[in-house]
Amino acid sequence: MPLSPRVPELGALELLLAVARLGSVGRAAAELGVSQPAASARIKGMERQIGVPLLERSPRGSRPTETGRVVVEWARNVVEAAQALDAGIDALRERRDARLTVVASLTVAEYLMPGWLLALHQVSPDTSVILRTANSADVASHVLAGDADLGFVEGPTTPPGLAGAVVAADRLVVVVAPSHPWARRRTPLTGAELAATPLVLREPGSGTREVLEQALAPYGGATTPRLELASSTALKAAAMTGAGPVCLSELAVTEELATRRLVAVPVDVDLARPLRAVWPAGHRPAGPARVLLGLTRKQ
Amino acid sequence: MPLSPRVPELGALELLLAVARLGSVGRAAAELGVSQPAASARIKGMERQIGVPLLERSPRGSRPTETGRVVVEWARNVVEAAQALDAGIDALRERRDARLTVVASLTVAEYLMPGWLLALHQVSPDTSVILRTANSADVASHVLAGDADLGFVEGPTTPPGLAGAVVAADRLVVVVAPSHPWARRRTPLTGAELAATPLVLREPGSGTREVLEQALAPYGGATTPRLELASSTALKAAAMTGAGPVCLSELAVTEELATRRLVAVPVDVDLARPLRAVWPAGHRPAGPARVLLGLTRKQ
DNA sequence: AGAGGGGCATAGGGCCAGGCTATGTCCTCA
DNA sequence: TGAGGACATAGCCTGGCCCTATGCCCCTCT
Repeated sequence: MPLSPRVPELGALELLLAVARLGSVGRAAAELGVSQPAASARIKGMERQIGVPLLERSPRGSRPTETGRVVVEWARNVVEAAQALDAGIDALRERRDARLTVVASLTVAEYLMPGWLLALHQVSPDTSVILRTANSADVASHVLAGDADLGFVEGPTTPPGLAGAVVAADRLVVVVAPSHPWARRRTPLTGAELAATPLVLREPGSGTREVLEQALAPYGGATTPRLELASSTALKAAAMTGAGPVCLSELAVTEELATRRLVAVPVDVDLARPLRAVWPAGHRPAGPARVLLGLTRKQ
Repeated sequence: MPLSPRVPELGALELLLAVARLGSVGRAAAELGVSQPAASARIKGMERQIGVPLLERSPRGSRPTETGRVVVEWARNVVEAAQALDAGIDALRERRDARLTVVASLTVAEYLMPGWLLALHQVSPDTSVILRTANSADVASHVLAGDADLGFVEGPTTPPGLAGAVVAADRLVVVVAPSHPWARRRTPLTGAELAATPLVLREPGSGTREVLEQALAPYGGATTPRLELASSTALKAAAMTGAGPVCLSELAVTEELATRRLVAVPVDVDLARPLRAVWPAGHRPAGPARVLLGLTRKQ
């Protein structure tokens, strides 16, 4: 589903937010470091693109119109996601002046790090972070070797030689399209039912696959999957097009569940997978690592 | 906090997602309707901007590198928010061939409509929607007059002459910065405590203000606010900079709560505010209105 | 009443990002 | 060894965006 050409660019959205916040095109222009005419033209271009006036101009400043306010809120979501991306990108760049090095498993890096990085930046703006990704075993060895100040791993145990704390819990969920009969199901699926159902899954060897096999072992293990796909995205797409029940990480589908593009089926089996922060045993995190750790702690 | 110039544009992010999905720069270029060299150059530019290789090129196609996969997930959030904006913009444009007209209160339009519109588009791509915003009273009159097929209002009752169903529940929350003492509070605030605390609030006359007054009436009503601000954004900013406890709509702060840039304080008072879909009594929604209604129903 | 200032719009000119076509290089497979 | 798929390079062009300068409007202060 390609984005229509009617969507303003990030710069324009950011400008719109600044105008809404500051109450004046000129001030917004100054804050973003462009000239007032440039900002004015850009807003006007955006209004032409959308086909709806967004600002009420007056000699005393500019305020969003009613529809403008709505667009501003929508734009805010885009810009906030872009800020998360920005924070992430910044952490991926290797920089000599960097102070805090973190190595995280893919799930943590993909779904949780951006928010944490943003929060950290707000608390201590001068801390720069280097983010590396690795599988759980490599995370452990990086932290042990002192390559990283803090690690994040998935799995039930803390690797030997490390101390750690659970910071969040991922959980596998079974999701279906809203049109699927299970979408209206109230009574939880039993382990036996789940084990007997051909599911759409990640390929063997993936972390999610392991958790599922372990959870269903008491019921004779899962039956042959209906389909095996290589990425969470492919799984989501399969679920939405009605390919049948899909089992994947909850973190990958929060958005789809919130908007009900996908529906979670209640399940009677524990599919939780704790996410841990780890550090060398005996070396309690200090400084920026400690701050970050505090931000990630489960509420 | 201006976005750094290192953030790729929406078009580039979309291209990256397409490459990751299709496994080839050329195919992604074709899907987005640009030439292969253009796509290639754009990806390369993005890698230069970020400072990290994103794709593993091979003579048989391109796959994201490890860090590429992480960036892809981050980019997906941005593009999905942009798609929600796109769907919203599309619904704001008046179009002659439009089939379904919806009028919603500001809260619903801002925070819930985009997801619903996306979901509707996926279920029935040919339905085009016109979205108008109004306060709850005007929503009722528009729906009664037949100007709109479906309305969404906030408030405890269904307006006279209309039938309706609760589709979601907004709720006021008290939020503080993570550094605030209340952030670690476990025992819920009592109504009396809340009534005695000077809060940061929206201006008088706002919907949230009404709900709060009503909920705190048994405790003698809320004390004089510490600060009155004109927008949810201003409230959030105030909360983050530690201006004290802020009371606002839960829907406005889901993101901040999830990433712990803000923390919700448990409260012992019911601050719920139901959101209803409404239609003319006796005229059960049919066609696209019925589909949309089904998508919005609370899980 | 007039001057000044804040705020937005218009005009004219310049720059560069990104697009296109054509072509090159590399690998794989028949 | 030749064909085909996939990405990179070269050269050129267009248009979007930005800047400075200026105009118009309204409010406020003197």
